[in-house]
Amino acid sequence: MARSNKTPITDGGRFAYDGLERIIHEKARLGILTSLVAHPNGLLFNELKDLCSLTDGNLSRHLQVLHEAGLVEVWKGLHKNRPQTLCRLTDEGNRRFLEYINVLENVVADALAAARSDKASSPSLTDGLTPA
Amino acid sequence: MARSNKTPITDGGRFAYDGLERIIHEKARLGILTSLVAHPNGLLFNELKDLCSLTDGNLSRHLQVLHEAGLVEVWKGLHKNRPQTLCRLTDEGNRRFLEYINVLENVVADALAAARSDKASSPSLTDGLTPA
DNA sequence: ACCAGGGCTTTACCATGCAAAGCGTCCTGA
DNA sequence: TCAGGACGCTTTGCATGGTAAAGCCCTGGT
Repeated sequence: MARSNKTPITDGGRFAYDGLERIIHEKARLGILTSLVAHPNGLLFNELKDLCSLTDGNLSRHLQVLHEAGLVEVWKGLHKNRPQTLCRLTDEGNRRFLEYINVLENVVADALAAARSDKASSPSLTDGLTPA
Repeated sequence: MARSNKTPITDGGRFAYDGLERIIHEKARLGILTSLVAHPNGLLFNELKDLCSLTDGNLSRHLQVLHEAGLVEVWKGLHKNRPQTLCRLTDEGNRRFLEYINVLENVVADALAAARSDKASSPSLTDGLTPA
C-alpha cells in the first residue's frame, strides 16, 4: 500500500501501536499480567482477584483467555477438598509481556514526539466546510 | 439479586492502568489520535485513512466514536462538489489524549518495576496441584 | 448515456468483556 | 444431622464494539 508522506517515526511507515498484542492490550489482562510478572512463583485466584479488583467471573474468563494464548499456566488443585487455583506466567508469557511493554514505550514516545512536532498541516483548510 | 458477599467492588485504583480511557485505549483510535495530535490543523479523511491503514468504513466509525466522545471535531464540506471531511483534535481531545499517554507511561513504569522486583519464592506453592 | 471510480456511510456479522446466576464443597449452629 | 450460608470458581446471557462488505451519491471521462 501507499506509504503516505508524514510522521513515520517507526520504520516502514507503520506505527508502534501496530505491534500491540490484542490479548495483552486489555485493561483487565494488563493488570493480571502486571501482577503476575511481579510474582514469578504465582498467585492464587483470590490474590489475583483482589489485586486486580476483578469479579470472579471476570477473572476466570480472562485467565482462560490468557491460558489459551499460552501466556499463563493455571494449576488447579484441591486444598482441603476445596478448589484452589494457582496462576503463573509462562516463560513465553513473560517474554511477550515485556515485549508488549516495550512496544508501549514506543507508543508513548511516538505520541509525545507527535505532540511536540506541532506540524503546520496540509493546505486549504476549512474552506467551505461546516462543522458536523 | 442482591447476592451479597461476592466481589468486593471496593478499593480499586491500585494500578496505573485503571486510569486508561476506554475510548482511547484501542489500537485504531490510538493511531488516529496520534496522527491528529501531530497535525493541529487537521487531516483530511483520506490522509488519515492512509496514515492509519484503515478501511473507509473503519475510519468512519471510529471518527464517529471519537466525535461523540468530544475528542475530535469533524468538518464536512464540499470540494468541487465532492464530499470532503476534515478532522481535528478538540482542545479537550488534546488534553485527554496527553493524559492518556501519561497514564501509559505509568503503566510502563509499573510493569518494569514489577518485572524487576522479582519477588523471591515462597516455596512449594504447587503442592497437590495439577496443571490445567 | 453510460460506466468507472472517488469519498464517505450504513449494514451485518462476529468477537469480546462483563455481571449475574450456577454449582459443588465446607463450616457453623440449632 | 441437617439447614443455611460462605467459599471458590465456572457458565450463561447480554450488550458493546470492531470490522469487512455493501451501499449511496457524486463527478469526470468516453
